Amino acid sequence: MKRRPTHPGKILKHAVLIPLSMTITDAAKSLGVTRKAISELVNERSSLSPEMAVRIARATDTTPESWINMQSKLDIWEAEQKKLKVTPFKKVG
Amino acid sequence: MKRRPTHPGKILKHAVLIPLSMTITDAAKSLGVTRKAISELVNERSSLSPEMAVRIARATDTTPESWINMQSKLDIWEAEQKKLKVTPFKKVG
DNA sequence: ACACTTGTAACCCATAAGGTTACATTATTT
DNA sequence: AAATAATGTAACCTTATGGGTTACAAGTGT
Repeated sequence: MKRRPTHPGKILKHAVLIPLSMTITDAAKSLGVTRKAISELVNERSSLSPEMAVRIARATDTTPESWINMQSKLDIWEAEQKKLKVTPFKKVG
Repeated sequence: MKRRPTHPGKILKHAVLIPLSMTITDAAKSLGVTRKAISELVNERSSLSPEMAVRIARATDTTPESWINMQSKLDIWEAEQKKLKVTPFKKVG
């Protein structure tokens, strides 16, 4: 992975909310969470949790997997930026 | 999803550590984390974090995605067990 | 007997999601 | 212009969770 994967909140905004002409407030009510939770998600200030993925999937015609995968790519990308000291596993015995 | 997905720690144990005859202690050293972290992971008492996925991938011939996906399936399964009040998104306007 | 391995408890720290309340700002609508 | 709606965000709280350190009891093998 070269460049930072797109944040799922950005997709939620551009591929779902805007096409449906839904406001952050509308979405929050539909999803059963606070406006703050959706505002932060859409503005990429929080990660997309597994529970939120299930909520969005149930409110739309999508799967929780598709949403979580976007977040996972981001999480992995972030983890790969760190310099971790790891040595390969070797058969012992 | 019907039954609980397998925990990634179980896979790590049976598909990696045991075949390589590696102890929890060995693995911890290789991965650059504490024995506690690997013990809890292998005994399914903690989730597999994105950072741990990268460590394991680097120590083995696998990808971080394959590890994270196992955890994601579990996370989603857990979230789906909760009863969340969600109403479908509707086009407004 | 001795050394290694393991699980886990008790504790600490840092991060993170989500909630409540409140305020200032920016649309949007009447 | 005035009123209403939507938004971002700060402050603050609670609950989880990963990972670290230290230490101890129990099991296994030399």
